[in-house]
Amino acid sequence: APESPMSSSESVKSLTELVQQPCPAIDTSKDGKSQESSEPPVSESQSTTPLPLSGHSALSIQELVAMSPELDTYGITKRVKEVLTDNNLGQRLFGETILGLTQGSVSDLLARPKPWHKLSLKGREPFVRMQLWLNDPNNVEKLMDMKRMEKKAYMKRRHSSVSDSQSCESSSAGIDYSQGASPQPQHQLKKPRVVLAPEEKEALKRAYQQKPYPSPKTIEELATQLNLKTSTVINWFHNYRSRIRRELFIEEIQAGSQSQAGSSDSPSARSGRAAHSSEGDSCDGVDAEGPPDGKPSGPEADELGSAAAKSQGGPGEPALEAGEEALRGARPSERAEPEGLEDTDDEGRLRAPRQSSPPAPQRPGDALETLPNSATEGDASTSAASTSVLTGESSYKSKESSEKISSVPSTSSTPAAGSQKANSLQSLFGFSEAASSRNTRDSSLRKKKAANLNNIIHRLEKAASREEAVEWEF
DNA sequence: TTAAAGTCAATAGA
DNA sequence: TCTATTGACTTTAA
Repeated sequence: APESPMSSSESVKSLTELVQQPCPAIDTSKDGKSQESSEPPVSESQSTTPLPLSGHSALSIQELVAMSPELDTYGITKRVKEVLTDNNLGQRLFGETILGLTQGSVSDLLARPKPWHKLSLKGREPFVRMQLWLNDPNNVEKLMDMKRMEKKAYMKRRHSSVSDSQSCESSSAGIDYSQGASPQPQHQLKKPRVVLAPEEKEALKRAYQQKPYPSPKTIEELATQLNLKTSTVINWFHNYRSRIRRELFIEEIQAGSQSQAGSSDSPSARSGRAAHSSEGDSCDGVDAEGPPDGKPSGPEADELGSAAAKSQGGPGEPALEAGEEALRGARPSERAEPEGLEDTDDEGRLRAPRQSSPPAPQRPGDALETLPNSATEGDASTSAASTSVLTGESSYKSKESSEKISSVPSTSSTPAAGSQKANSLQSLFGFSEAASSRNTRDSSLRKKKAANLNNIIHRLEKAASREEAVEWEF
């Protein structure tokens, strides 16, 4: 019940001011918006602007995005979250009405915003929309109206269709399609969602730690051994990589904020961190376990260790191939073989590792793989990694941490550029915020760094194998 | 073709 | 009911 003093009202106020000045676009948006929004979600294909913003005839959202100065994505999401929660507005409503995105996407975006400089034009769009929305003094009211309207519509529908639905149920499922009627064509084709078991995830994570970019062969092996479709494994790696990367962004942001903590207060803060190398650096690589383990002790240490090992060639342990190692422990259903994974097991499946990968490493990712067994060891890294993997483990988590984060702007910043145009626009979109909470997660940062190091090493190795020049950003 | 980025949408939890 | 998570899909680059 108490409205937080600061959040909504304040932000609105400040935003308002911002708005007034510069840009025309914004004003427009408000007016047009309410009306338009009435027509809901809109499929919004892509090109133009579906939502609210469309109001301004003058500039399309894309244009705004293109002209937009660097925005503090972290600060924006933070404010949006505040406004939404303070006013009891849901992500779904906000997403569909303002951003043209689904609830899940909004949740993700708000929880893990990527830094501005890492976003593509498309990716920046939601942030620009959010900023414009924040700048709109009537933003909350409009959304509230929408909410009311939806409710009304819902009730209406409900009443009218109650009877129908019942009948449908009775008629029951399944039948529909066979007939070919096309009532709801889509249902039929749906395939059930794959849900990976915890053990499977663990195995994949371990494999990932050893090789963030597994070769097709390794993927095959993993798929076979885990009894998953190859595409599932591929998708998992893609998703995991990008998600890990985002986790890192956040970590960095938080870290950065902490460091600069002291000065809070400035309204228009710009975040500092981005500026430095971070940009590319950090993130990329990342493999690490970042998110993954939650376990207090074990994992972390391991990871660091492994990283270190790699670099030094440390003693590692056994070093199995990624696939193998990863599987250990995993594969719940099946046996957990103690150690022998190496060779086949049941159906011979397992032998993964051994893949003596004979042929030359074709693609980048492969380089490492080929090496494994063979003594090449260049791969010390590999081996080392594997070790850690085994132990390690588990849980994913860092989330909480992220959640807590509360403050600080971060993401963007880099003022440098400073073109005038940019500046003016900036005022348009002005941002502010400050505040911070700090959680020290040094250790976690350290882990990430170690992971990043791993990744760098990995890439270097790949590059070496290809002998191609590469520019590294560290 | 592969990887990354961006999303969707099912679903798990609170 | 709302939010968070996550496998899969689509688009875009290289």
